[in-house]
Amino acid sequence: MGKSNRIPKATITRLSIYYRQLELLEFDGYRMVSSEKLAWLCQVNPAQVRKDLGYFGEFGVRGVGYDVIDLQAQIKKILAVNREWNFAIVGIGNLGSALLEHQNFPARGFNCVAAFDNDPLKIGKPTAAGLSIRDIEELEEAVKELNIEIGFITTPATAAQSVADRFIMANVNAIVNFSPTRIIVPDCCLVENIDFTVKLDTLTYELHHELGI
Amino acid sequence: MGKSNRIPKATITRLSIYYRQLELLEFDGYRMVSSEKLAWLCQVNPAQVRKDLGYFGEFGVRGVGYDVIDLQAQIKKILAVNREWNFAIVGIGNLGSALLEHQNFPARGFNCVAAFDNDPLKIGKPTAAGLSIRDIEELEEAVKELNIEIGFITTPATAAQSVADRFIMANVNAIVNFSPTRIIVPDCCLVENIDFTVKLDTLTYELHHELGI
DNA sequence: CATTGTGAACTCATTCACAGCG
DNA sequence: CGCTGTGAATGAGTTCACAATG
Repeated sequence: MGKSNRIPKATITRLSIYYRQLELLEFDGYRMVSSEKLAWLCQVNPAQVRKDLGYFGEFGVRGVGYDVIDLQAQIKKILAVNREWNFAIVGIGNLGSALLEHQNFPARGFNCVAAFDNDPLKIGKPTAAGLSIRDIEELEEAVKELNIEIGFITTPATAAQSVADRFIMANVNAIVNFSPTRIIVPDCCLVENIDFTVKLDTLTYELHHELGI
Repeated sequence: MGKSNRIPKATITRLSIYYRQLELLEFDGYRMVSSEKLAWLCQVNPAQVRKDLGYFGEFGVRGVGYDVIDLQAQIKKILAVNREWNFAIVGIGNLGSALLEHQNFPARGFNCVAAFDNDPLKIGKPTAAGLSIRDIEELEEAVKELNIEIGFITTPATAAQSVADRFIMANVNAIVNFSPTRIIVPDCCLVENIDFTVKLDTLTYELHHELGI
């Protein structure tokens, strides 16, 4: 049974990746999959797949492999994505607007229920998804009213910390930070950073140092 | 002097983060910074900062700290962002369009020089940034013509692998993959994945298992 | 004398190798 | 017999602790 040892964060990330590949396998008509095949699709070691799953239970059949549909259900439960989640976006520029309309979110049970900005020219404007852009000052009340559980920050770097502070004040303790800076939050708050330029920098480092470009 | 031991990938990521904070420190008028202060701003251990920098040289002054301006220049050189880079985007949906207009890229020397799609309704349309959307069939010739060094994939998951294959065929061996799937590439090709839904999944996992939501 | 630079200790993650089992 | 599940071995990355030094 699921041992509650300390589980590596990388394991959680991989579970999500396994899930994506299981969806594709199901679509392609597979009913069972071995750790070897799943590992290859995700570009990891087969033992890694088995160990990752082993943290949470025994989901396979020895000599056969894993049931493609059942394993999806198990991973959804582990990741707590067997339910819907409400999020809000603060900073409705190019990126914020794109995320508002991003189809992958609702498809996976993540619903954007509010959009905020501090620009008077934007406040009140309708979004393509049918929301109206609200004043950031309304954040606290909207959180209660709409049950917002996750906050997206898509502002410039200079505004990110103050938006994070507002989210925390409003009792939103899970933040996805798309701004190119690090925000500082109390221990009770979870943050995932998605910083495009950091990813580009690592790519150029490798281009230069590994491929000699 | 810079030892060419194996350098952890996490070190490279952190160098990029240090650089962001150094920019802000310079803006705030700081001339010197200690590893302790920089570490706090980046939410890491001070010894980590010193060790990361130590892989590449001795940039500090004992008893004093690091020169804010000089250290930026050193990190830029290490990350190979002391020059400009050309990239192209394939898949001009919401996200692709937002990235086309994303101000952070040109501000850091990353220039989007071409946009591609396979949708006849989009091909030929002008983008806000002044480019015209091109047919994906033109990728190879555009790569030569425009010196495209990095490829962004912002297509749906189902198209990601075939776009990756095209990039590689066209000799673009650095890819930023924004699609919610893993692409498989030869060793000569570098890939950075930016998968929003994986980040959301890790957040919901932690919300559920650590905060009990 | 405050702070860097770094070998050594430690912690965490991955991979191996094989026992266990359908 | 083949593939999972897992303890043990290995490897990688982080933190400590202190000598070196401007």
